[in-house]
Amino acid sequence: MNARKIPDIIIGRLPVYLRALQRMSDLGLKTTSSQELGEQVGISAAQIRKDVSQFGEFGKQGTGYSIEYLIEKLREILKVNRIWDVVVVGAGDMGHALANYQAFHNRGFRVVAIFDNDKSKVGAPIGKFSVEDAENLAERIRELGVKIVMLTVPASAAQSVADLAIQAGVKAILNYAPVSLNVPGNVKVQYIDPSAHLQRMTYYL
Amino acid sequence: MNARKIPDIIIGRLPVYLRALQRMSDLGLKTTSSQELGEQVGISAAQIRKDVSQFGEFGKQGTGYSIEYLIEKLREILKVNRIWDVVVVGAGDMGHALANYQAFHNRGFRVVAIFDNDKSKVGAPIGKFSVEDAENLAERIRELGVKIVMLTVPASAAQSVADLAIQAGVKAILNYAPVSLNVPGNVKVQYIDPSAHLQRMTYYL
DNA sequence: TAGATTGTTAATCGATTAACAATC
DNA sequence: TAGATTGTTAATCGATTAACAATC
Repeated sequence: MNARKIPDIIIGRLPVYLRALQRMSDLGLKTTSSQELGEQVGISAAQIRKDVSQFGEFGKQGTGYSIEYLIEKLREILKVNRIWDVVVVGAGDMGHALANYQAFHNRGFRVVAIFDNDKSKVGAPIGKFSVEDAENLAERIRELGVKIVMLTVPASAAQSVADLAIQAGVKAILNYAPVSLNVPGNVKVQYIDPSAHLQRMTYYL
Repeated sequence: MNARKIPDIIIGRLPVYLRALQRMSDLGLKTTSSQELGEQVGISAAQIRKDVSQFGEFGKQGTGYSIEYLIEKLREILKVNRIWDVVVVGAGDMGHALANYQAFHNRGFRVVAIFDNDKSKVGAPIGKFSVEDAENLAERIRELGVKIVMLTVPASAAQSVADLAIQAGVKAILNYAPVSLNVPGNVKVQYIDPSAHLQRMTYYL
């Protein structure tokens, strides 16, 4: 691997490559080419070669990439060759869905707790979890050593919950609340706002 | 509005601006500046001015932008100054959450039906809906004139459901299945893959 | 008027693509 | 060997930023 600063836009494509490679692996394939992978994910072969070559020489001229090996390398690069504990804040329908989400398995994540500030929800079972009191969020984040939270609270609460979580040591937030968050430079945020995603497509309709 | 081809990356920022403006409006604010809006959403003032000026002259020197007016214009541009009917395919936890999702209201969307191919789920109530048989998906899409679907089916089923929906006239897909879709050039896809979003952040941890 | 802020131009910066030597 | 495909360079293309005249 290489210590040069890698553009974030490249980092953003790696999970897409990884997802496609894991799919190929599930289908029993052993090798692929930048051409083939590019067709799968809708990205040019040149770009795929350029992207992965930022981190090393993982392919072989003439034959392409070993799927198994490239998966291993991408998992190392993305640091998902381990399991990250994640907490969910907000026990509404979306929090519920995330707490039970099966597709985190094998992709590097595990939900370990779900919180809500509604006392009437605290203690309620959600899948294998019991909803915890959001009052204890910071304490529990520290206790569990969690670095990643998923926010499914109302927009009005998102910033204050984010502040609290960051204070407790969180470094990455997957924000489902439809609001932009202000966070320190060393904290990452990704946004999932279904309405915004849809609005990005209606322009073309 | 202007007929020049607008880069997709600009289109992608407009929903973010709109979301922030609607928030300001809810707070009772009347005007804002590119500077202020930029701080809200974490984008430079110059870029915001450049982006919105692609579509017209919506601001006033010295005073900035009328929040109300800019909201109206952005809604026109994004074509969300109307309500789009949307169907959900896949009645698992995620489909359930989307069918009940309150935040579509006032942002241009309305869920009108939810489908599953599991006969044991067909007819089950989900919020105000009753799960419909995925066998009738194409027919119902045509009947309802739906142009947008949200896919929450397993990765293995996503491509074939997408093909079917496109065949029935769908032009935009919000894909929650963790797989890249191959679609014709006139069909838009947006991806929501929580694991991929998280993997994009673990790189930095 | 003085101060503020837009819309736009030109300059800079960064990302993508095309091409090809190297080599499996 | 001949064919295929990588990794990388240089060229192209596109996006962002800085600066400022226009003007509210």
